[in-house]
Amino acid sequence: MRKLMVIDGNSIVNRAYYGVSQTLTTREGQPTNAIFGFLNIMNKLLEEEGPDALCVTFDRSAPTFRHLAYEGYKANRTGMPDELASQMPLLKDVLSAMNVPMYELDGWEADDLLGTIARRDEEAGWATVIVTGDKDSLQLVTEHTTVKLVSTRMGRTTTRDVTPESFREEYGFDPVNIIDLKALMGDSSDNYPGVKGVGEKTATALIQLYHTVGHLYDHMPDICSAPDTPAKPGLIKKLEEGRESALLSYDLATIRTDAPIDFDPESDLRQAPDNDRLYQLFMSLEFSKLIDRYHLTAPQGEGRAQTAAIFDSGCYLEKDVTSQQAAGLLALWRTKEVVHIVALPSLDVVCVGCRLSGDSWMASILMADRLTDYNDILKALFAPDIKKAVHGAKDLCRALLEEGISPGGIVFDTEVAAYLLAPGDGSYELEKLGLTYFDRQSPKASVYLEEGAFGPLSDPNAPAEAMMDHCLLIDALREVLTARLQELGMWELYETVDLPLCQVLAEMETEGFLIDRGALTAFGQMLSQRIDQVQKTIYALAGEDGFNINSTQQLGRILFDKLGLPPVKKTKSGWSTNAEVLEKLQDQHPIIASILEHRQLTKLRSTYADGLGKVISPDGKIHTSFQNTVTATGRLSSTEPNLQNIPIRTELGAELRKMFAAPAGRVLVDADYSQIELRLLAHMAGDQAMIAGFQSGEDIHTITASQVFNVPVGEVSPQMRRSAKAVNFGIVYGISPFSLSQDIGVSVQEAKEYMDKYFAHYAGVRSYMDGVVEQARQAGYVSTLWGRRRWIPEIRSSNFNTRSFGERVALNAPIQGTAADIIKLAMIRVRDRLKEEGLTGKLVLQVHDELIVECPEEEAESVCKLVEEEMEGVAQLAVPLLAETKAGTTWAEAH
DNA sequence: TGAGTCACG
DNA sequence: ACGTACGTGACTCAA
Repeated sequence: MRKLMVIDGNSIVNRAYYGVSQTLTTREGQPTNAIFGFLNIMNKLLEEEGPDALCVTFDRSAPTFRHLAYEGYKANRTGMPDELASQMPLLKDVLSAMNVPMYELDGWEADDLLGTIARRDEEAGWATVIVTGDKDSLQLVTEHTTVKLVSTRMGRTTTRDVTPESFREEYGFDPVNIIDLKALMGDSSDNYPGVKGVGEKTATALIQLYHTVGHLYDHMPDICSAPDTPAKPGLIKKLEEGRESALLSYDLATIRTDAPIDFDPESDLRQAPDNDRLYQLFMSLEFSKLIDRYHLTAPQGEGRAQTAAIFDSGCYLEKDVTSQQAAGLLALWRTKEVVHIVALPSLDVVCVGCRLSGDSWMASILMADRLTDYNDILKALFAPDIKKAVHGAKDLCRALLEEGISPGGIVFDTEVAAYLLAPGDGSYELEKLGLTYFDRQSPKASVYLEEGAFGPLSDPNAPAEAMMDHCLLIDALREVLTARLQELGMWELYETVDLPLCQVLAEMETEGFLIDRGALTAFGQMLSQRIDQVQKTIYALAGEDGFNINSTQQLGRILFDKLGLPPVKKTKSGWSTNAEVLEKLQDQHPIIASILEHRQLTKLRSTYADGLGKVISPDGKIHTSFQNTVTATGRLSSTEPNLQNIPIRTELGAELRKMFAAPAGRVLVDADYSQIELRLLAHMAGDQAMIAGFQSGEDIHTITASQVFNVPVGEVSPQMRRSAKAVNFGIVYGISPFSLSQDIGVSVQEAKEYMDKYFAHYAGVRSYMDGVVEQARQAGYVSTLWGRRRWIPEIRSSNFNTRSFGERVALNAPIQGTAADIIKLAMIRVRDRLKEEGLTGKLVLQVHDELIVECPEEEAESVCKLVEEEMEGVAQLAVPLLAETKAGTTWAEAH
């Protein structure tokens, strides 16, 4: 039997809209989450069901016959939020480009169209699968019509197939009698009344007994005498009084199957999408992932002609440069404003592209195994006198440094530029930038990056041409990215901060941080022993062994089911067992303390003892990777391993910092900014009281406490200071009284009072906060003191939570981002000063507000002074910018 | 792959 | 009435 899938468009797009909680918008701010979610649901179900035909129904906004029959009908239904409404026409465009037939009809609801289609389908001898989130449609279920009920619980979409059998099992009556059920119980969302005083329970019981409303009313007198009757006193009266309302509700609940539509399943057989239209739509919706998934290709039309000209015109590719030619090429490149570099990570193959004149190009492929003096050629190529544009300067610099070549003259990085324009986008692959900025499908980097791409068994033409293409792409991007950075006032930030930082980071990564491997191993063994002991204790206290303490599911079963401890907080999939919850249960059972200890120990073992052990290089050092195009705020991050989250807050964890050491005869100089974010808040808000607080040199949390609690500075208790500190931090994050109360363990009321007092005292902070949120709402972004931007489409959301998130981001990003700007500048200056002064100290690590330099013992003093000067001298603020430095042989000692 | 947890600033 | 702090990355479990 052939099968048709018919999707209740309005219902599913609603589920998608509320289900895809992540904000998904185009760069221009057009929300796209509902379209994306709809397509995902549709694809998943198509794969599951493999129907022969497919169509979608939509509601029309015009009043339907139900409105005419009953004026209250669906009066309750809130109109679509603007953000969803704006996606509807786009979704219909997409479906149309996919050649999916759609049905909508003035005066008819999607339900009735579904019903009509299902019945006609049956008449034609087809099976039907109705996809909807609306239970009203269950009345349509028959032997040949099933309903796929889609529900979005906690962000995940799940589906449930309803057949006549499964329906009967669940409800105890036939699908068609759901109409009778609704006639009695009514429906508040569709706003029809049913019988007053009869709810779901009673109605279900009645329908199970009498099946239809008609039959029920025919047997009214027997209701009280029937066995198993649900009748309570007064029910008969209620039913009598509600008779008319029940009949009206019956009509309203009945899905009609006679809509005058032109439908024939044969005409809805599935078709391939219209490549060009769908491609263009997905481009404008910025669904590059879907372009891949549907195997769409760029249309060969006008849109491409413009950009094609840049890439296809007279390009000469020299695939096998000889040493003799290289000398001439180097001389040529020196005369160029800029050349473009694409290289393998190993540097075994480098492609250099440059413009000859007009539209004429040359790309040269340099290969290590063809040139005896290859390294000398690279050295010359990366000397400062040849200006180069690249994609991913940091990694290239690192590769060069590892070959002993000093990288110079890198004047443009398309990756970093694209990051500054859209931080938080996540990835900036060259091919993707080609799509974003030129609507152009570029060859994939994997063509030349793949193992053996230039090996003896492969044809070198394809990878060489792909590299050449990417050189030209870099050039084209350089032009538009430069213009855009200038337009947005970010060129200086780019040129003086993020771009030069690439080399500094590459040097730090290459230098690495020495770690005591022996001590780390011993630490791991000690942890293992203690874990074994604690594990035994836990199993004994639980009266059961063999369960996995690391599994939150299994642990929850032991704690909350077996031991009967009271669950405190829910997660998406069960009861939370996180440290905050466990601490609340501390007094109730001795097992809790052991579980907390087990957590701490296993965390230290897996992430740090074992984790770090795995990434120690042969030189005994750890070479982290700093990510400079990842965070939304402008901070760096550190991966493989993450050296920015080495423990410090607990004694046992802090042991690890003793293992990060300087080599013999050398020391570590550690410098960290004191309270940089709060100082920036004082400065940016121009709050006189807070500025005065910092100028006094007194501890800022103590000052805040004395002001919020109205006591002299000398009488501030540790508890008061802790609370004040929490408020200070909270303010920077865009706090709510609720969260503050959670954090410091007072009532919401009290927390609110603290905040009120805080704002009364720091009035400048409040007006600054109001201003920054307002500016974000109007402009769609916030900026740091150096002009770094973060786009915040969320702030215009009609969804309360999403919008609130946007507001908090607006409050935090300028502060966190400015701190990031400052330390990045400091890193560049520290690195340059060390070099200028002939010191051999090397930066090895940055942890957001902290820098670590490794240097010879005898340099320690001058390095401390230099680092402090450069860090403090980055900016002149209304408050002092303070850096504290210390030297020691280990990280623990220096901090 | 996503969720939960926890390490850091 | 809502649902509850900003920014990260790594590890483990379970589907």
